This record gives sequence, structure tokens and C-alpha cells, in this order.
Amino acid sequence: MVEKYVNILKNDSLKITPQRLEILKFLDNHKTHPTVDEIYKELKVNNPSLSKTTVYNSVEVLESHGIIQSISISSNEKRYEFNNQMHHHFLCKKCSRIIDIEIKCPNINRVIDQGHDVEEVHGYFKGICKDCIDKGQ
Amino acid sequence: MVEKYVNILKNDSLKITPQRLEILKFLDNHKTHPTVDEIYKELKVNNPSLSKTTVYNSVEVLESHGIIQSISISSNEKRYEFNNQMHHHFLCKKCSRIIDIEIKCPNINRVIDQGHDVEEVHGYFKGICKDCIDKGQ
DNA sequence: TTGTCTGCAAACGTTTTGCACGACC
DNA sequence: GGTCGTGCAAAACGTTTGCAGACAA
Repeated sequence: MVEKYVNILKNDSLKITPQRLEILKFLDNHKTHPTVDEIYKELKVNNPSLSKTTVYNSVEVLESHGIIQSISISSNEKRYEFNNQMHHHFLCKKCSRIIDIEIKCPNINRVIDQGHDVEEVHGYFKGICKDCIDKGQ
Repeated sequence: MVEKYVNILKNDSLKITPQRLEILKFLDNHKTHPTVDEIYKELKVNNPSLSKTTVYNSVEVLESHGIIQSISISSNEKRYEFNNQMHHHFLCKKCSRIIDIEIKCPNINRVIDQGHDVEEVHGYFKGICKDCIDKGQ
């Protein structure tokens, strides 16, 4: 099962290290949009020698190669996800959960029409999620 | 001219202080989406006793009352603006300028359709702005 | 072997907190 | 006089940097 991540790294001529494989696997299996600290604490359990610097280094390399994506929906914390499909995010102000929103933003063309070269589009929605509304009533 | 800001604070039953008036005036007159530090350094010139804590306190109160808005297009820094009209932002990766994008996001209804209560919508676009493209050629 | 990655410790920048003083109903 | 705002200092937090040793190719 680790071959999947080995191949991802190989395709980008990146060195294959146990730490990078573990981070990739973790992000692929946990759709919780974790922070560096959350990734670090989780992987530290089975790899006590893991350093937080390595997690920072790894996510930076992986993101710069487009293998993982970062989101900054909550100020002052960067979160990561393994999902190469274009989508947006909803942050619930009550339960703090981040929910993937699978909609397109057709108006990106209007930004392009203004002459800018658009490389990234981030749509962040904030409010109260369906689950919290249902529980509240 | 300061009456405008006095009235804004009065309407929300907020205490009127010179610091809050200065911050409001600064944000209204400078469409540069400044950080707390930028606001602080600028206002410190004419008010040397100003504290950065006060700027933090003030923008928090003003934002919670919907008088000003915060944007987090660049991770690890929160920026503020005085603009109650719904709009989005474009960050130029070259000149670091943040440009207001006056488009609507009609797909917000699809998020509402999913049962979530949407209170905020932030659209962040990143790339190279028109000016930098024109200069580059 | 060579260049890169890892991990530790220290530094850094932004934001938060605790607290005393002061201003204003 | 009691509440709220200000300003100072310290702490907290996420992130970056410098470096030495370890590892992948």
C-alpha cells in the first residue's frame, strides 16, 4: 500500500524517506485538514524520533510540488490536505470542523477578464454546519 | 469629518475613544488592507503613547460589530479593511498587492442547499496581477 | 561519495494574557 | 464608585533558521 506514495514521490524526483511516506499516508487517510502540529503529534506516537522541523520541511516540499494543498481558513494556522480536486471549504464556527465543499466558482473568469493571471482560487465559507443546526434544535 | 466615525461607534453603543476613531479613520482612508502592525506604526507617529495591544483590542471589537472586516489571504498575517460591501480579494505573488475583486459568488446557494448556515464568504484569488504582467513584457 | 534530509536548539514575529492605571458614565 | 479602555510587560504560539550528523541515491 505504501507503493502509492513511493510512486508519487518518484514521479516528482523527490527522495523517498519514511517521514515523507508517513505524512503522505496520514494526509491521505485523514480528511480532517490537520495542522503541522496535529500531524506531528499523531506520527510521533509510532515514530518518537520524528521532529516537527521535518514535518514543516516535508509539507513545504510536498505542497510546492502540488502533491498536497494548504488552506488558511482559520487565521494564524495553516492546515493541509491530500486532495487534488478543485474544491472549497466550510468552517463551522460551533464545532470547528472543516467541511469540503464541492462546488465550482464560475466567476473566476471575471477575475481573468480583469487581466490578472489567476493561479489559485480559495473559497472559504464560515457559519454553522448542518449537524450543529440539527443538534441545536 | 470625525463625526462619521463617532456615529458609527454610537450606533453600536461602543465607547468613543481617540484610538478607535483614529483606527477607523485610517482604515477608511487607506485601502491597503493593513496589518495590525502597519496600523500601529502609522498611528504611532502622531500618537506616541499608542499601544499595539490597543490596536489589537480595537480591531477585534470593530470586527465583532461588523464595522471592519478581516482577511487572511496570506497565511500568518491578518489584515483589515473598512469596506462593508461584499467582495473578494486577489493577492499578487509578485508585488504582494491585494486587489479588491468586485464579483458575486452565486454558488453560495449550493452551500446553503447542503443545510449549512453560511454567515461569511471569503474568496481569495492568487496569481500575478495585470500591472506586473504588463511590466514583465 | 555526494547531495539532500533529518532532528535539535535557538531565534523570530505575531498574537494573547495579566495586570495596574486612567477615563468616563 | 464601577465599568470599561488603555498601555506595559511577559508569555504563548506557530513558524523559521542554523547547524551537525544521518541517510538516500
